[in-house]
Amino acid sequence: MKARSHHHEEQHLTERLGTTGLRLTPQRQQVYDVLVSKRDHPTAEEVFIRAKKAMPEISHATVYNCLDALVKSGLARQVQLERGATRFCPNMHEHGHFHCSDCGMIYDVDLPHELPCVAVPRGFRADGFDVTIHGLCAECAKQK
Amino acid sequence: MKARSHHHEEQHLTERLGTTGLRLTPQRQQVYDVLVSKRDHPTAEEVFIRAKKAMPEISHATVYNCLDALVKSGLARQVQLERGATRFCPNMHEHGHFHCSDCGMIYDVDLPHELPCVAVPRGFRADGFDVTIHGLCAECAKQK
DNA sequence: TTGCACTTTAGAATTATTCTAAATCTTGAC
DNA sequence: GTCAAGATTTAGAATAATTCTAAAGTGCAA
Repeated sequence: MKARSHHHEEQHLTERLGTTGLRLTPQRQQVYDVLVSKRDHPTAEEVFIRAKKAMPEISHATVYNCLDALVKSGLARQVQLERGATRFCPNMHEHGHFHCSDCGMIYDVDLPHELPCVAVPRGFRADGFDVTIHGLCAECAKQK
Repeated sequence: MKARSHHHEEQHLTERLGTTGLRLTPQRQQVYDVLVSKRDHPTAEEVFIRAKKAMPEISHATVYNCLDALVKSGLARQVQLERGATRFCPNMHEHGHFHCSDCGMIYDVDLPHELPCVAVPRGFRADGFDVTIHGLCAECAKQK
């Protein structure tokens, strides 16, 4: 069962990376595994630290390369929330992010199924969007 | 007329800054003027360069301080779009940002008046949101 | 008019990201 | 199979973005 789902994942990665002319490498697999196994929107640096545990020779630049590869082929999203490091998210379903301005934690939130159409200027071509909500998470809201 | 609106602006800045216990200083005024006079969502570095023209002794750290002060008191918004420098926007009306993934230009876009309610987890307190649309601007779309 | 809190300044320090050049791996043509 | 071409990884240097620090300046209130 485990092996089977693992095989499926591998196939999925190979397929998606293929659409951008990229290969599935052990490093890309590893970086993807890091993202999937703890969905706390880690920074590249955090991904590096976690990936290093399983693959001690992996380098900094490779982690950035891998993250870029995953983003380019639609396997992960970059999440830009505040000044400082960019974060990454392997959840490719349509969703928004809630950012607690106190503790900094990030939560995925569902977006309404029917989203209103945003009018973009004539000639512009939109192909995606990000929604971020700012506020306090339950923990931090309680403490105020 | 010019003087009058200038006076109004000053009053407005003093007032808004006051709500956060901050003062209106020549530097903060200058940084705000930079944001307002060319609404191209400049980075802190760009603000620094522009502010320096009118106020050659202004320092890097001060620009960051001033931008933070403006953001804290609701006179400007930080816009986080991609890896790299944070950008700033003095348009405090409800709006979204269109980011051209080709030329990198950023445009303000109107959001529909009636926005759907996003369900946040129990106990969470939301107090703002950002919407960013990715795609190609008219110029770049034409070239493809 | 003195003191205190707030600000600014220059420059150092830190953090985040990208670049570089050499080594390694993969793949397809032969 | 073997080799060249291209893709990928690596360590570490370089660059970019941001924050910190300590000293000096400013202005208001007692």
